[in-house]
Amino acid sequence: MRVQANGVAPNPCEGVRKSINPELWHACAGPLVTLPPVGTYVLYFPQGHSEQVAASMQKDADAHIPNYPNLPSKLICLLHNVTLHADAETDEVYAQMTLQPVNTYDKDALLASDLALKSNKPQMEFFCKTLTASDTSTHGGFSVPRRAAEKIFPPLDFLLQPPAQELVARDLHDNAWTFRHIFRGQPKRHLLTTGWSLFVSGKRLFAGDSVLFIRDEKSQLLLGIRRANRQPTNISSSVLSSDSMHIGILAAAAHASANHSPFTIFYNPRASPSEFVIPLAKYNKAVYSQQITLGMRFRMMFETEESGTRRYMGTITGISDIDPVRWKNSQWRNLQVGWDESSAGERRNRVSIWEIEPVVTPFFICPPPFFRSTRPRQLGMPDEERTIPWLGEEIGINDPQSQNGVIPGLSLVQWMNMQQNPRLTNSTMQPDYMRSLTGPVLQNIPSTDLSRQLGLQAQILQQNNLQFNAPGPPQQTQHPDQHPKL
Amino acid sequence: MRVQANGVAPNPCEGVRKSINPELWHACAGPLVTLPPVGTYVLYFPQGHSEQVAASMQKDADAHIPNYPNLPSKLICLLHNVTLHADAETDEVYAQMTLQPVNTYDKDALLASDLALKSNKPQMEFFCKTLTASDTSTHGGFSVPRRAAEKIFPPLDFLLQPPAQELVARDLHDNAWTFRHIFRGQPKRHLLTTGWSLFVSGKRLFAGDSVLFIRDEKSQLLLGIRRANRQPTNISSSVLSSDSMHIGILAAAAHASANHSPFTIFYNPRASPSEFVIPLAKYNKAVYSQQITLGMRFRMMFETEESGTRRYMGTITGISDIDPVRWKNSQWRNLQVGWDESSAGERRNRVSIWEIEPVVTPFFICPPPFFRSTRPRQLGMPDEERTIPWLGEEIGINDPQSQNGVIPGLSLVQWMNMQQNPRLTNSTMQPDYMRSLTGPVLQNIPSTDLSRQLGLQAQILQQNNLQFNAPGPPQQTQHPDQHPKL
DNA sequence: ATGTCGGCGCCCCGCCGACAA
DNA sequence: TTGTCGGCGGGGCGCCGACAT
Repeated sequence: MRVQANGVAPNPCEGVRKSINPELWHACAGPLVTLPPVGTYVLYFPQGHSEQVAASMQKDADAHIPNYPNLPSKLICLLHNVTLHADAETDEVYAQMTLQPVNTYDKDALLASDLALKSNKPQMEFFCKTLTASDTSTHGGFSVPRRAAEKIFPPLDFLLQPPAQELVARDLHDNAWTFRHIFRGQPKRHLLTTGWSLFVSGKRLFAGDSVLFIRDEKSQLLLGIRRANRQPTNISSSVLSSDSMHIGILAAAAHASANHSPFTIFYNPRASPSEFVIPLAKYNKAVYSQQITLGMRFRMMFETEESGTRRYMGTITGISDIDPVRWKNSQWRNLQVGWDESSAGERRNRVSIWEIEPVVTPFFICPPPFFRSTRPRQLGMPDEERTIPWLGEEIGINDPQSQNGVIPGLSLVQWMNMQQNPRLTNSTMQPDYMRSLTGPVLQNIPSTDLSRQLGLQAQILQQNNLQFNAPGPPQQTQHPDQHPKL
Repeated sequence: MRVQANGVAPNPCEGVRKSINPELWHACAGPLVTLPPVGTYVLYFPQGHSEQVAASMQKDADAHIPNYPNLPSKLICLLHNVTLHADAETDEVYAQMTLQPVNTYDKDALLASDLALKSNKPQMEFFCKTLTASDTSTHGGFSVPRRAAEKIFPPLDFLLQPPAQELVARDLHDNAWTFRHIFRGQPKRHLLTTGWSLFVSGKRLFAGDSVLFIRDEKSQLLLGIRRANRQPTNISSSVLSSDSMHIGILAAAAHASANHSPFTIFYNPRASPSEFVIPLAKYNKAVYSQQITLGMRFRMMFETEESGTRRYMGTITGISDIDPVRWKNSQWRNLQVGWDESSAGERRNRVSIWEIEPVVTPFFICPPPFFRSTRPRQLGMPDEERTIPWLGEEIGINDPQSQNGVIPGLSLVQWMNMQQNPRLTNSTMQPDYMRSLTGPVLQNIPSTDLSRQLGLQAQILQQNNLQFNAPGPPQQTQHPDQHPKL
């Protein structure tokens, strides 16, 4: 009988998938990874998806790949299904999502999409340690950081000499690993001894990889791993060529977009920083609460070595398409940025608008005056289809009757209500500066410019759920360049 | 520093691909695997390609996949490039091929395609052994079959007591493995001792897997492995959904077909019995030297346990499309077959015509009389495009002027000549029975029917390079049903 | 001819505190 | 507080022929 090296026979029934513990999955995925809830609206960026595959294949999409002119750079989708997975060999976490491009909107789903933005997952008790050479050598066991042991492990009976106990922790595949936890040495320290080397060899861990322990609500120990950034496993290259993979992504999305049929993608949060499925509400909030200008200052979250988070400050240095040929006017990483700290060599020099947070200066906290757009919205073309304007024109949902503009901070449900009650949409304003967001170049404005005030205003408007809309006859509106200083 | 379990540091330079030894690759691929030569014409079957991926993913293509109505079930391609590969982790062999769909033909390439059919790769000296429990346990070494050791290994110095030597063998990645080869025990036998367990654990071999040794022309030892049929590694599922993979295959092929642009595929000979790139000459010979009928007897090659070949006899029990919706009138495994031996449970019940050999009864070896079709060829439809008739109508190369039929045994170069010199094509006959090959149902003929004679005739005609062609006025031809018995 | 096992030597895995960073 | 190392004891890796098939 075939037995694995660790003595555990392989699962005889491949079809049965045990459900993965969501807390453990998220702990392994890292603090920055959030998955949109099922039943909400999301934006799918095929460009980002392609990027993830390129990272996995260590090969970019090249010129052989056909263009899909009818495939927009982003698709509004209803998220039908999310299942969590972990690679059977590497324990690499990934999620499978079923998306369906939509052109009509369900009110409950819109509401759910709004509410999901506010939900915060509770912090759980866990610790994460990067393995040292001693931890992974065959010479000894695992040195447990003291705070971690005291926070996560069951308390030791210190009447014993030495204090010791047996720990059982389950991994993502629900395999149990047992360790001897002992408190000894001079000075005293927590160690995992017996059982540890089996774990290291079974998971094929090396110095630099990380291990994390979680105590779940039932005080059960869970155990996950995070591998150091190693070469992308281009193992899948033996199945499908890189070109075919990229084509598959684009063709599948194009087919689903044309037919409004569901399609399935895999999101691998640690393979590459390509979060290509974005909650619609998050996108909307980001796009319409921030005025993006060259030179603008922002903050952005990054993951620390020990699975914490910290913010880095940066400046927007340019706004341009990554791929002007294939993905023109895409918002996928169209912001070129520089970072304040010189040690920022590893941080990306391109980000998307929903990844960054505006820098709010306390000086500007007082509410700004209500403002109106000075420029009338251009009257719609004939034969336009129903649109959600703040998603750009390529989404393909246009409404010839109601030339709605949507304003910063307008919630999805409010927007939906307006769609159903067109009379409410009259005599409201069009925040014209928003149009500049989709433009390829924004005017350069001094760092003390007014755009940040506008961003602040938009946030405040959102808090108050103010509604205003376009179009109608030319109205008195406030162009950002003309906004009065406070 | 990260070091693999076997103490060998991973290759620091992933970009440098050492060329794989072709002999070793073919030995690992098995005796039935032949790759078409570069520069020849091949047929590419997207359906078979999709099948291979489905086998790798353990999931068939399902209904979500769009139809590509403009993608024929087979594409004539020029084979631009073939590179041999082996998976870095599993040593699984696969080949990368660059194909370009064509509609014009280069004479040299046609000639090469013809000649390639006749070339036989020389047999090399190698042995293959399926590992036993003792071979893979940590308790001992590897028991070398006596004949294998005497044929492959350098001769031992039997003056030593015991006779022993150090062997060095290189694997597909050009890694060297050293073994102590000793002749000892009672009774005496050849054993590999020191070094063997490192190899077993390094390659993660288990009982049931096979190992093979080759001695190349420079008397260097080469070492390969073949894993037992284990669960398909659906590891790639963490990158791309099964649907997207299938779509990628079809869309890539459709794009290449429409633009006559090159595309790249991976052929994994041991993942599944899906040989979906077929030399054009092999296809042509198979299709036009055999009359396929229900009840027809045939032989087919299979690989034996020890990497030999043997033929099994079978009977054609049906002719039908595997997938009448997606791939109508495809020749991909359109023959349903039964096998003579009851132990045939593992053999496929569907094969393609180029996989089988006709059963030639010695009684019929004497040359049959020349025959002519009694039925006139149906005059061509208007607006037909230029075609290669023996490829069916969906290939899309039609010639309204010359309603050429092509006859059994007509070489590609000869056919090409006819295309360039239409006058040569006059006053020749159309073997009308060939048309039945593309029909979904063939008439059932008693097992002593005449079709086998016709198949034989076709072979002989091919050997003599006889030419005859259609159309012209109805001619005196011999229909197979009316062929006189010998 | 070759698969499996008992015997057993020795290597190295793995537990210990020392010591230093 | 915790990473690394020398010390060292014992489990199991791995080499041997016996024996069976």
